[in-house]
Amino acid sequence: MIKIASWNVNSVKARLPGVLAWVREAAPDILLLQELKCEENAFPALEFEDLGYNLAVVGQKTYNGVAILSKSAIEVDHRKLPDGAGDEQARYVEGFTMGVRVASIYLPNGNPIVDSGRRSDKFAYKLAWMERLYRHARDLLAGEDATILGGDFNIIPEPEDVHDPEGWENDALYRPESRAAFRKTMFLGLTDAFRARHPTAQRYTWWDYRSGAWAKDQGARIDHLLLSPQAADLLAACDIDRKPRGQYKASDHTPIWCALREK
DNA sequence: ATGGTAGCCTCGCTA
Repeated sequence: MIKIASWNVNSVKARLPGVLAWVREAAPDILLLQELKCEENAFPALEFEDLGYNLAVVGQKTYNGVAILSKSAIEVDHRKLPDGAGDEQARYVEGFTMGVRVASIYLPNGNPIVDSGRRSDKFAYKLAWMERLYRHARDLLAGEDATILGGDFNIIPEPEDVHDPEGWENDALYRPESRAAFRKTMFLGLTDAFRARHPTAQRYTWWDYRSGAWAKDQGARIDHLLLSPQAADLLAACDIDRKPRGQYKASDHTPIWCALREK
């Protein structure tokens, strides 16, 4: 069995003790991290190498930043999403490890959706990024690798994936344009691992720091593990681990993981 | 229509 986890840590430096403790206990074979909020040379590499991981880090000062950690060597194929002329944001890394292809994705948030009465640059950037992801996913799925696209997609796929759908109508995470772009990529043949294993569960991966959202369980399911058909055939389990969200100095996201049978 | 909290880094931006 291969265990693959994804976690938006919202600053790897601020979160380091809690992340290391979770990694020791959960022991994923592959861990996808997002929102590192540091450059590559500031990533706490030794601490993760001591736990037996190989690293592929794409960093940036202050914002964004993604990584793949794996118990086996990683062949890195992409350090950014293709076709992004001038896009310097650290939101994508992809490689091949342990017999599977994996990408760690931090999809743009896109809020606010309106600026000066028209579609904001941020929302336009999100939708353009999603179109690039669609095209790249199409290329990946034309191959035959078991592939896992994991990360913080900043997309609430369906009404049951958020505590208050009406309140999110004008949010970039739930806008029809965003959900349509996500569906278009899913319809290439990807499987939402959590939904496949829990068809009707109302469970979240993110709770806002504001307004006591965690205490009231007012969250959204925006972190996803999307599987190619070859990976979906191997899916044995998938769950969201709520425990880290309740701990001291928590990220506003909590980890999601899945287990794939060995081929 | 706004504000609520957190991280980083400079007192604003992103989320």
